[in-house]
Amino acid sequence: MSSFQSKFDPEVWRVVSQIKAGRLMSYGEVARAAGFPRHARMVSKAMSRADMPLPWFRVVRSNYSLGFEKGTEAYKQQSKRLSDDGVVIKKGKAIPLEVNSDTDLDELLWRNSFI
DNA sequence: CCCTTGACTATCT
DNA sequence: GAGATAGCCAAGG
Repeated sequence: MSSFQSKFDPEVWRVVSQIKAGRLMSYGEVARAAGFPRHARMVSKAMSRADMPLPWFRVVRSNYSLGFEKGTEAYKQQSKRLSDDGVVIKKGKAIPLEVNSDTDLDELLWRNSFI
């Protein structure tokens, strides 16, 4: 295991394991929270290397679409796990529980675009 | 060393 | 809003 992975992976696993049901984080947010800004693309790799079960399905893209291509098995898996959390997927976007209406989602996306 | 590949992201058309 | 484009950065060939 590379030196980078030995430092990066555990931090990613820690952050992801703390995402509560119904909440979502983007790859970039996880990377930042783990202390590795600009490492969004590494987050998925770190998760796939996890030696413990992780709520990986709560990590989505910055625009709230799922991490996998629509139609793939992985996409279906992620949708199912999210719906078990009560997260609805509308127009390809995963809506976290804190958001209840379309206007709230627009508001959330708008707010995110300015932070 | 150079090139390609990603479960990515921001910023244009 | 869907594409294209350009950054991003570790890994692997």
